[in-house]
Amino acid sequence: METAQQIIYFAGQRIRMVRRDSNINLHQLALLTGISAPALSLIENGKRDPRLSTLSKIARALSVEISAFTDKPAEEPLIVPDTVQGYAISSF
Amino acid sequence: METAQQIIYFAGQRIRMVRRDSNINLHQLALLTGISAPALSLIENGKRDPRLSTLSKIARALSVEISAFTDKPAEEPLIVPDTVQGYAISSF
DNA sequence: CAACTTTTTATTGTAAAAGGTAAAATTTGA
DNA sequence: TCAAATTTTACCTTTTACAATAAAAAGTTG
Repeated sequence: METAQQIIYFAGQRIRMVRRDSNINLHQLALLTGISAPALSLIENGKRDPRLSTLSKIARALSVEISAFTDKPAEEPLIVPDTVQGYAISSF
Repeated sequence: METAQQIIYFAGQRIRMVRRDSNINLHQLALLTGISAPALSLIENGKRDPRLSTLSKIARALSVEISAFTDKPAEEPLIVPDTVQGYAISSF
């Protein structure tokens, strides 16, 4: 099962990932969102339980949906193809 | 663009929809989530800005992902079928 | 190592979330 | 229309998010 604490921690990690992918630092994200850099740091480290409005500001600044922070990535594919680019996987 | 207030209001509507689909009332959801019925009422009416942990408790109680409350439903189908059940739409 | 940038931690003050309770308003059914 | 169930409002208390600022700690680069 999935505790609220785990959700908060996971969301923080995802926010940091997306921010780093965008190559911006906390200070810049602070300017974009109106949320202070210290507050963002706490959120990314899972030490703060952000409000929906806060998540929404961060998501908008990073051009992603809020679900990018809350949803688990897709499961492993159920069906593993046994060839890749025409080569049998067993040949690797 | 999408203000934080609109996100909050939208999420409240979606929570209410999902709850009603589950045929449970605020009192029962309160018992399931540990969040008081008055607080849930405010959230559903878009008058409160819930924390991530709060959304997470509600989502778990209703057996849905948090994104069920935050993501817009899928766009209208781009291709409108011109027949329905074998009848031309223009005949309605 | 030493300068610089980025992130984290800490403190203080304000605003708001959330609980509890109770009462009012609304909706639903008999 | 009356009664019961459901939802909303209001008030009070406690907890916590967030801002601002400053300082400390990490991490980077010359």
